[in-house]
Amino acid sequence: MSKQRVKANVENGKAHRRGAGVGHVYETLRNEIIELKLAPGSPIDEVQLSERFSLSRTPIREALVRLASDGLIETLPNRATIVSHIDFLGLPQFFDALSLMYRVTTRLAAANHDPADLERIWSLQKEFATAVNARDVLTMIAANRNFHVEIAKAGRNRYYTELFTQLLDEGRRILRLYYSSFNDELPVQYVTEHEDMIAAISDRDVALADQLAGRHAEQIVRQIQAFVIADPKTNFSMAI
Amino acid sequence: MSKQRVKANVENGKAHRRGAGVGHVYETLRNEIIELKLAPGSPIDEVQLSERFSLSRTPIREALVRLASDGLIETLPNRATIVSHIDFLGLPQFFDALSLMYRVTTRLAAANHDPADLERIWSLQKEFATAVNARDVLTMIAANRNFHVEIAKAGRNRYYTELFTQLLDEGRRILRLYYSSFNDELPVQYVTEHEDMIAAISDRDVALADQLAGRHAEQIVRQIQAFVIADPKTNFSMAI
DNA sequence: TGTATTTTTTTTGTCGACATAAATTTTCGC
DNA sequence: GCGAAAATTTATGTCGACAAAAAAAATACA
Repeated sequence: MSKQRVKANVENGKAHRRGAGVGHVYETLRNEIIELKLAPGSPIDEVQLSERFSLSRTPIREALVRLASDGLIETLPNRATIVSHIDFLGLPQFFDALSLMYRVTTRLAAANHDPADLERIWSLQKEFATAVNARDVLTMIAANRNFHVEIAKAGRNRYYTELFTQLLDEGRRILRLYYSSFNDELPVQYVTEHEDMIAAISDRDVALADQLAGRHAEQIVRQIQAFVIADPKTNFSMAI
Repeated sequence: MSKQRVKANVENGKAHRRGAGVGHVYETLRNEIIELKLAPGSPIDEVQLSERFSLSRTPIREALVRLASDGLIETLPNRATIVSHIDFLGLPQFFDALSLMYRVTTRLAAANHDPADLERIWSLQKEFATAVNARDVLTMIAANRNFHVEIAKAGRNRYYTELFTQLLDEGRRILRLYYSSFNDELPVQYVTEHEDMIAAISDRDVALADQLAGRHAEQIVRQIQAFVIADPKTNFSMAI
């Protein structure tokens, strides 16, 4: 009897093309980590994932290596791999870098954008406003991230865009914690702040764009800092 | 007859521990790419590498995925993987980000360093000066990179340190091109500029550190730009 | 009963093999 | 002889299995 080969490679009955599985696993896990569906510190089991995605361990491992490169998971040699902890001790550094990137990217967007950029930015701003009105926290956070990434892209500097994206994604985990305790009132003032920033970009007013972005960053940082200080329980439960 | 297993896992007759091979392959290839021993655009053959390092393709692939995450290689789906091209078109953006990181990290070092940091920085500065005197280009470039990374570490902000390290490593390929045409006279003025920067850091003079780092960056950028413009042949041969 | 040592279990790291996609060569029709 | 289709080659993507390392469980001994 000749050997036969059963080609599985499916999830939810949907067949994948060769090579597409890795990216899918990567994106899926990435989202689940960023949206805190996978808690920081929780273990990641390769066999379990390979069953879930109907793939062998090899492509799963490739996705995990990528996530580790992004700093989203930590690999303890020969033993467990876990979802990265949120680094509360490094929060001041994080805020410093985040603020600088807010300013630099918005500044560059004012200098380098074109009309098509503005359209995309407006579109994402509308998504953001809608989510705020609908009190939909997860969508709001994701839209906020996409809004600022789009501004960064309009600035046309891939180095800043990459660092900023990474910071915003790390920040989504923190924002998720923050807003989960304030589920009812979402930050309506951010909507108008965003609109002021768009206006400054559109006017190519570099100095104003810089200033507004700086204030916007300060605002966010201050709110999160107040939250972390006011709720040491969170600090205790999330950091090892 | 029972199956027997021959444990190879060696390179240059030196046995590796389980799990150590991947890191070794990663570091080795990383260095060869950064020092231009592997030319931009040159193909990377998994089978060839697995023979060279006496490993199977699986750990080789893991190292390649990491290099791809760093942007040092590009993976064309289902076909070749090649050493990343140097992005000459993106050089202005690169210089902008590099300059900002020079300033921010040196500034933070002036604010946050401790005596042990200064010792390490001085030690690397001495290595740099020695290499300049010895007209040893590769060592000079590597020491310069380590010098600035150490300053960044003294600044105590891992986000800046990571981006800066990445930029400096990308920059090593460009510097390598630049100095290979000026093999005889190495930049002695950088030695004194470095020493001025150390003095400003040591004095905790944040404003001066920022200023000196900015000028240092301008100096480097101006020299490389002049080189790229003056030698379009390089431009042609390296960019796709 | 408590502790040290051995055994078992679990999970990761690595391997060799096969399947598949793209490039290359060969064959075929005109 | 020339272009298109078919066959071959080459290198990648994926798989199932084995081996080693660490943790957990079981046993031995006081």
